[in-house]
Amino acid sequence: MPYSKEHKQRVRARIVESARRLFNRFGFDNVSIDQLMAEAGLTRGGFYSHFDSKEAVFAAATASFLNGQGATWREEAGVDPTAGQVEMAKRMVASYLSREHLDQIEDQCPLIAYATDVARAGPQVQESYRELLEGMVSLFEFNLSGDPIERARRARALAAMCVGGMVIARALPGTDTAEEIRRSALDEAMLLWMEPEAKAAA
Amino acid sequence: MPYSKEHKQRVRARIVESARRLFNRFGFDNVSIDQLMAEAGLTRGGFYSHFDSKEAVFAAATASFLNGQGATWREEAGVDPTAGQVEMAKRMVASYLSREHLDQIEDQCPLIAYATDVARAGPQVQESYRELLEGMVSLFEFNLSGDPIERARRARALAAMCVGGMVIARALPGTDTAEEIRRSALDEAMLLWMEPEAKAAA
DNA sequence: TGTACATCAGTGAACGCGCGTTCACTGATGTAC
DNA sequence: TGTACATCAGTGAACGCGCGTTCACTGATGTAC
Repeated sequence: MPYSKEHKQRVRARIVESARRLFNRFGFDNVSIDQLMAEAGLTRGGFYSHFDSKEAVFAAATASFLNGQGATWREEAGVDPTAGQVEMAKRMVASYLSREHLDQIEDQCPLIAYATDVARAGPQVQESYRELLEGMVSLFEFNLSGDPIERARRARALAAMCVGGMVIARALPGTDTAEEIRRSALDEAMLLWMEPEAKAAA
Repeated sequence: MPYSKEHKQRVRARIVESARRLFNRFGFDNVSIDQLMAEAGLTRGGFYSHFDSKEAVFAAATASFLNGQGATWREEAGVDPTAGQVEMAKRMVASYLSREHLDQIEDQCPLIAYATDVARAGPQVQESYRELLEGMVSLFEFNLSGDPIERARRARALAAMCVGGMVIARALPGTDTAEEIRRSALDEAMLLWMEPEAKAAA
């Protein structure tokens, strides 16, 4: 039994990470298997001993975010005794719509850059995307106030605003328009948490 | 002078329309010049007497929506004496986030399906996308109530929610998740028009 | 401890294919007589 | 009114290229003795 049994898993994980970053920057069609294997320090031929097809690594790349950065987000959100729940949810949205997140092209949430490619991919990829999205919505929902139906509605609408604001801002890099959209989405999202009474008073 | 002087313009417009529809459905990279010329009833060779490159027709396709369906929207929104301004803006958002708009894959607003391709395209394409987006924001802004700064903020946030809701819904065709996101974005957008006082009372 | 070996992760040349773009041509058109 | 012609919109074969995928191989590895 040459090579340790975990060796292949580690190499596979490295390929998935390369793929996740490159797909985020250039899009599924504009990344070749040559490129993503080179980024992982390998040559093209070995790819097919890890994955059945290019689409398979796309599904894996989408899912990997949920267990990587996504897990960090869940931990941060789940148990912070110093902040109230609403405060926590606000922080998450603010972080998602932040300039920092926008500028981290390769490490951005795949919901942003993968969206159109996912629409044309197979069920495996769409399921990974769906799970990531549901994870985000659950995270918001868990930290929102109000009755269950209202919480669910707000959580989903916030997800739409977060993803939409970032998708548009990414499409117009370096423009005032991009910054205006991102900032307005952020500001309006922050206002969304205020109770109607407080808003009327203000 | 063979052929009427408008003949070439009409053929060009036909190519642009084919391109707009096909890019909307399949994405920029997944449409060949063969395909879009065939859709326009022509063969590939003629393409380069109308456009310098594939990217040039992409910019033209993005811009064409602004003068086609976009113009219809502007007319409808600009002068409807029966409806108040807020009512008009609500109608526009409801129409954007409607199931009908989602199902019209080829005739959808390009802000939805072009976004990721635009991010990787040249300045000509990005400028067309920016103008289309600014047109949408202006339309919302014009029909909103409140002071100018608040109107601008709300208009941009609404644009983010509209585009985001549709981008996500398109990524997960035929799923409950897609419908939930679209409906929640729609419902929350509708609530956004209510004055804080009315919301507090409800 | 040292060596021969079986395993299989990784290599890189090769495959068929479709792409964006070019170009010599052809044939439908409006004009001049 | 009818015909010869110049124009140029549109044709389709050809180009070089990079892609996803396959496959015969090679050489680094842990194991058995």
